[in-house]
Amino acid sequence: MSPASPTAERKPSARERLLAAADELFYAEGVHTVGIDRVIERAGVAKASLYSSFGSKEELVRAYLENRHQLRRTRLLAGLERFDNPRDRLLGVFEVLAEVAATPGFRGCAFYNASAESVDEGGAVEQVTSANRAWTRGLFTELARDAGVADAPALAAQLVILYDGASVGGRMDKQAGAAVLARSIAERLLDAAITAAA
Amino acid sequence: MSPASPTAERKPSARERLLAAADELFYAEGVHTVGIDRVIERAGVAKASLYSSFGSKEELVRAYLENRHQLRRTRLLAGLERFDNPRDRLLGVFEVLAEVAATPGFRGCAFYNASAESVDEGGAVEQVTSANRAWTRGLFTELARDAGVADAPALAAQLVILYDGASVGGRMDKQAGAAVLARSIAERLLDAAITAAA
DNA sequence: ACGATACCAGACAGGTCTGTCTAGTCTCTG
DNA sequence: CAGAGACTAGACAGACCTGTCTGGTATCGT
Repeated sequence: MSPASPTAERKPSARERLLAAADELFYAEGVHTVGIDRVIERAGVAKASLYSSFGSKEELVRAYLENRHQLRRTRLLAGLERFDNPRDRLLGVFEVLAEVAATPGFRGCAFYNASAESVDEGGAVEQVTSANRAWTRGLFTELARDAGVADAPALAAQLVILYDGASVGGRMDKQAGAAVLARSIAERLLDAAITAAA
Repeated sequence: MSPASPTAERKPSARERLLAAADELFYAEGVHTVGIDRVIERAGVAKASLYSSFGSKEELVRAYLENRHQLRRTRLLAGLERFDNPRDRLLGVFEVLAEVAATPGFRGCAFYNASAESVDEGGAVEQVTSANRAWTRGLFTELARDAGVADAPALAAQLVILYDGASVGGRMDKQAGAAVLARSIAERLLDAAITAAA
């Protein structure tokens, strides 16, 4: 119980609490709907601390999305480690999505949602969102290549459609079945892409 | 040139102009971002007229979405008439989507976008949105049945995923290629669904 | 002990939002 | 001509928004 222990639970910094509060509120209710006051109230933080940490609301939104992007990458890659062959790893992306979509608070893709509210082109939201999409596409391409697909980018483009569709379905139809269905379609496309090259 | 001709271009009513302005602004910039003042300014209409016609902003949003729903139905059904067999009609849904997604102002699904901004469950946005989704699913089911698919609802569920994914891709990646790709996947799924039953 | 740093509480300014209300104009109908 | 209905222009209230600023507190390292 040494309080100086590096792994002891210290009180998170104002910045960390702000980011956690922003994540919950922005994702659950939308970037535009949630005001600064709501965020600082939930974080238990003074308004001045927010503006000294982030500078503006837009930068807080960017940090929120970048944090989501980071979390998504680590969660996905960690979730894929349980599969021991390239084929299952590729399809595993849809299994991880199915798990996430079954989470109670699931509200679809945070980046798409933020983008739907965003006004200006080229702003913080669009930057992080396109980076996130590029990463997903790259992941699919890489996994497809590992699975022995000849035209990996072509299959990746198909898988992105399935992934987006499953994400939308999981949000709008309030059931994670879309991701499971998307997995089965992906399996078919993968098989076709492999046998076509043989 | 008789001004009393019933088909002469009369000045549209305040309600019609409001709906047209709301459609442009809400779709292009988001329901939440666009304020009442912007709508009435573009429509060239007094604020009192808006509130006597629609009662509240939420009802204006509902009317905007219902109008979109109606337009989408007629445009889709009209677009499908050019195909003379059930199979092409089913795949034609994706061709119509590709055409719409190639339109300059395309910003994805108006219903999903509005839903991403909406706060309350069970509100006007959610009602119209779920009606719209149900209609799409029903259309796919009907077309699949006409095309001789045994388990039409199962194929429809797959096609909805493709449709949503293509819509998202058309918006986020700024290219209509996703819809074309979705069409080719749909074709494969359709063939599989027919031969499986034979 | 002391200064720096991080932080909290809240007032405040300036703007925007929805929605209401007054007052006047135009147009059609009987 | 008279009156009803649809409409316009704009002030106004009350709430909420972002962002700034003041002043006070606690906890560090030195």
